[in-house]
Amino acid sequence: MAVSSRETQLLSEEPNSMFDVPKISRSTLNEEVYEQLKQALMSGKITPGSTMTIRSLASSFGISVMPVREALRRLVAEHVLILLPNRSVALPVFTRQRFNEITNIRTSLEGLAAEAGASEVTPEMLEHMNEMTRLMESRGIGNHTETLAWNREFHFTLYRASNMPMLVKMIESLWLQAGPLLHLQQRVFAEKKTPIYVRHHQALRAIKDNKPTHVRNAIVGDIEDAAKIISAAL
Amino acid sequence: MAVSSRETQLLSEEPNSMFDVPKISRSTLNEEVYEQLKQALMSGKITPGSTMTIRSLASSFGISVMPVREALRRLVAEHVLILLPNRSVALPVFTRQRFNEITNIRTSLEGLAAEAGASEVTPEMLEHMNEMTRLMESRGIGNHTETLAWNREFHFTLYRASNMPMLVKMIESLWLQAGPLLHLQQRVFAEKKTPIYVRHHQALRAIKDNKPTHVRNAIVGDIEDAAKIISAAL
DNA sequence: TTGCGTTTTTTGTGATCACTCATTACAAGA
DNA sequence: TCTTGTAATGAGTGATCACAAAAAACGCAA
Repeated sequence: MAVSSRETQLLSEEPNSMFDVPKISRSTLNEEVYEQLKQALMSGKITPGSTMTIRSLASSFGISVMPVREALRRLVAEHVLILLPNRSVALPVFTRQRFNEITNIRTSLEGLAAEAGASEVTPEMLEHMNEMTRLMESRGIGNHTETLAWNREFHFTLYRASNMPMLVKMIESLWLQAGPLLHLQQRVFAEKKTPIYVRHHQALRAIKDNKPTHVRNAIVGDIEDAAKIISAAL
Repeated sequence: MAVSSRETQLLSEEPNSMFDVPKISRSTLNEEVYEQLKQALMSGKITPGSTMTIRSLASSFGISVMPVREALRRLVAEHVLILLPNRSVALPVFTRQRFNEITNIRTSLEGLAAEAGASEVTPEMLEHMNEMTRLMESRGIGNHTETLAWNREFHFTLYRASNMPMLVKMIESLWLQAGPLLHLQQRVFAEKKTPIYVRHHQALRAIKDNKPTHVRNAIVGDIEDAAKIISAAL
């Protein structure tokens, strides 16, 4: 029985020191697989249109098919992967129509989140968002992955302030779907001269001035600016 | 081996109610379970806050745990059920905050879908929407379930016209989450005098006049009217 | 070489078993 | 009586097996 491949894999033993350990959260294998696949998708490692089989993924992870199954089904439920009539899953290709639809939805939802979050941003959050923008500007060339992470943190700090957890989850799902393209965007960005994040500064200013509508417009503008770049390169 | 309990269970040949649902696809067991659970949730058969175990559901369905597992995980991924820290699933209770959040998101997304769909509605679709409204008005009292189905058909005919399939799916997910409350709404409706669907007629008129913005306003108004009723009864 | 029918392999789905963790019940000691 | 350690039960997770359908490989004839 090749049963106990569990202990050798993925189960990072936390030392768990007696007091004030706020988080324990033992993660399951399917969550690990889910995260790994998400990571692979976000970084553009998987080419759109390619299918993937449960067994091959399982063997490459060194585990059985069960956790992979659940992770794939979850990604399908989140519309990141699609279920072919063969019942096998694939990363959908990005048509311009699909991209436009996602962008449309994003402006609606992220506009809502931005406007709702604007008036709830604490000074600490504002400073955090400032810091993210500064980092992005200082590292304008290269290091796409880090820049993407900072950009993400900028946006979601604002969104989370809205106290609308379901909305934030939905937006996360949309970002995940658009993942490979965000990478593309960053590449295009890098080819240009040092990018100045005008929309970010607009948003920050509008938050300070307590003008939620302006914050919404800045964020929507940010999304649409990026969409224009991507759409041109599609 | 009680293996072939498959044919005896769950494969209830559905007479395929009411509208041409082109369900040709042979469904798997987990899809069946998923649909059954969805149905149970929509009709308010499951009280919010109650937890459910995989094994008990499996035995009551007369099948093994696997399909139930996948169905539950899917519903969790769609935010219809929530995953407790115990890793058991539960139907979340509806706080007023959660309800307001969903309503907020609904107005954004359904407003977008309505406005986008307005200019794409064919005469046949318009007549179909008219028919649905007529049916709802003719059967003002009683038969909540049918009325809900007609209302759903009215809305989604418009939304589907937008040619934004992902958006439609997201809205469907939101309706599913709000399912039990929609039932509540219908009950409140029935207690009142014969409801006149003002917003529906506004929308129909605006479609005929080719004024997408007005269509959006009518739909958003419809959602908010209903939300007011539900919120009062919450 | 090409086209088609057959065989073999692959792959998803579902069942069953084993394992671990969580909760509960219970009993022993303070 | 209250607390606490231990056993028992319950429940989710993952591995393995079995089966059917789809896909691929193969062989043979035109």
